[in-house]
Amino acid sequence: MERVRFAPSPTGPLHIGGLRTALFNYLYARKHNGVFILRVEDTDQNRYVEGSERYIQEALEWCGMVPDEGPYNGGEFGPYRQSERKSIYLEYIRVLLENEKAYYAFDSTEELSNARAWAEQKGHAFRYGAHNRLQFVNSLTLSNEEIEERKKGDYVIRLKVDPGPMVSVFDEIRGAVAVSTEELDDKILMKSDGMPTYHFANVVDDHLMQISCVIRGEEWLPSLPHHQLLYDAFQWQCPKFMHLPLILKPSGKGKLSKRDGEKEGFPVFPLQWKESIGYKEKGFLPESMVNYLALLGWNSGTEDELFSLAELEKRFSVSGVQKGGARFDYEKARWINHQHLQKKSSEDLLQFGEFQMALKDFTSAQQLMIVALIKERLYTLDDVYEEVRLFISPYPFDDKALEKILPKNPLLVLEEVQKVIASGVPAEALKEVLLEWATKQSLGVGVVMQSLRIALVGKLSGPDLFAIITVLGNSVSLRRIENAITYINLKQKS
RNA sequence: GGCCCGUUCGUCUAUCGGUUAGGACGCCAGGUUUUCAUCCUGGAAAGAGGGGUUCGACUCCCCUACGGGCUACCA
Repeated sequence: MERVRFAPSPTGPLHIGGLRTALFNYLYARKHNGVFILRVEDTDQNRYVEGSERYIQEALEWCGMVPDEGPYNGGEFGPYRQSERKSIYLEYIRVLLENEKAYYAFDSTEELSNARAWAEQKGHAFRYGAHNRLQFVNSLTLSNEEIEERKKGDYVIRLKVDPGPMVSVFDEIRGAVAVSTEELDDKILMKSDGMPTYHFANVVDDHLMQISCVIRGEEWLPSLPHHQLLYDAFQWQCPKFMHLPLILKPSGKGKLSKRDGEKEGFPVFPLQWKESIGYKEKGFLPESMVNYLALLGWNSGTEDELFSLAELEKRFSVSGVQKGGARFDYEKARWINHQHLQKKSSEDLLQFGEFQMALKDFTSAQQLMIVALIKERLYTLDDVYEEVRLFISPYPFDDKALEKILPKNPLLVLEEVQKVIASGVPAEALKEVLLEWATKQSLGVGVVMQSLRIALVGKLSGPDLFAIITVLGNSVSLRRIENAITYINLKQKS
């Protein structure tokens, strides 16, 4: 049974990078009929942000990735918050201490930062490890009495990395990676506040929760050797590891950050967080979000690109995961959303809040017609407001366009349309009647249509004109034409 | 600086030693349309550089360059 986990820290809203990590975990689980677990890594009390844990759960739910086990769903391997597992870590750190795989360290923050500064001055990086650990204040250099005395104050517990051969680890995407133990420092396992660090809690929990494959961001690859050493120290079997390539900024350097969204004008969060609107509020479908994120760093092996979550579950495979980082492309995300929007029926679209809001003053017959008319123009759900505007009231007359057709006597056209509509010609037949008339008058189709469009809409763009008249109805259409005639008359006088 | 990972059109990617290097977004042109958008057709656009290995390298190896990550009592 495959068991995977998504393990975010509740330090703020989940951003799309984190969401993609969750997605790949979820897909891996579903593909293998496994279990998808949410584990909250809240071991840093300083960075804890109220509400972010709930946000993470809701973002996952919005995307359709409901955890099988987690703080909100329960499960046999809980608790699923690391802050609630302190006694477990204590129990396991004792094992390491007893086996001399870990030791107490009493160095103060100041002493360490001094040592760090000194090393930097000499041009190399500071590392607390086998080569210098005997120069520090720790349980390897102190007498038993001194240790007991010091333990009444602040202390941390460090991993004792023994000098030895290379540590070789295996990443499912990249293959074997080997690192010299000399490069590895004695990582802190337990902090002075009694909380475990990521490295320790992660390994203990993954083992206890019987995680079979660890899928996480590439930023964790450098610490994989430490994790391997921890598994070895416990004599536990390692899970598989898969490190996902990072999502990069659309332009410029570095990985995608929360600030890029504001700068480039696209959301970086799935759901709204304070003033920052999310993809949901921007009018993205969850299936689009998931579809685009899957394409960033993965491909199906076919030329298909449009997938529902269910299709992704079937198609996902580790061999399709990319090695290099992927630049985020908002335009493509929009296009994907446009495609998914087209798959929705008019009835489905009308269920969305954006449509309900934008169309609240129309009859349901009108609503249906309008949706059918504007659907193919939508890239995000909130485009509906702009597309519906012309049905509510005309745009201010486009004077530039009007001036062009003025010499061709648009009034003649408009007066004819008035007559035809008043004579009771149904909207469906209007086009035919009007064009027939235009031919007799030897008027170009362009003049007729443009005159009418300006009169009804105010500007020269929008959906089919006669469909617009059908939706508006005769009386509204006539009133708009009347207004236009008045406007043109005024304009010609001046 | 040290260590690790990576590098195919502007972007996301296919290719797993022999291809006219394929697709998608975007861009450009043409068509459909009364217009804009949609849609359809076409086009421009790529193997970072240098060495090897091989009959033959985008593909395997090495070096360089570039990009990314890590180097915290943060995850």
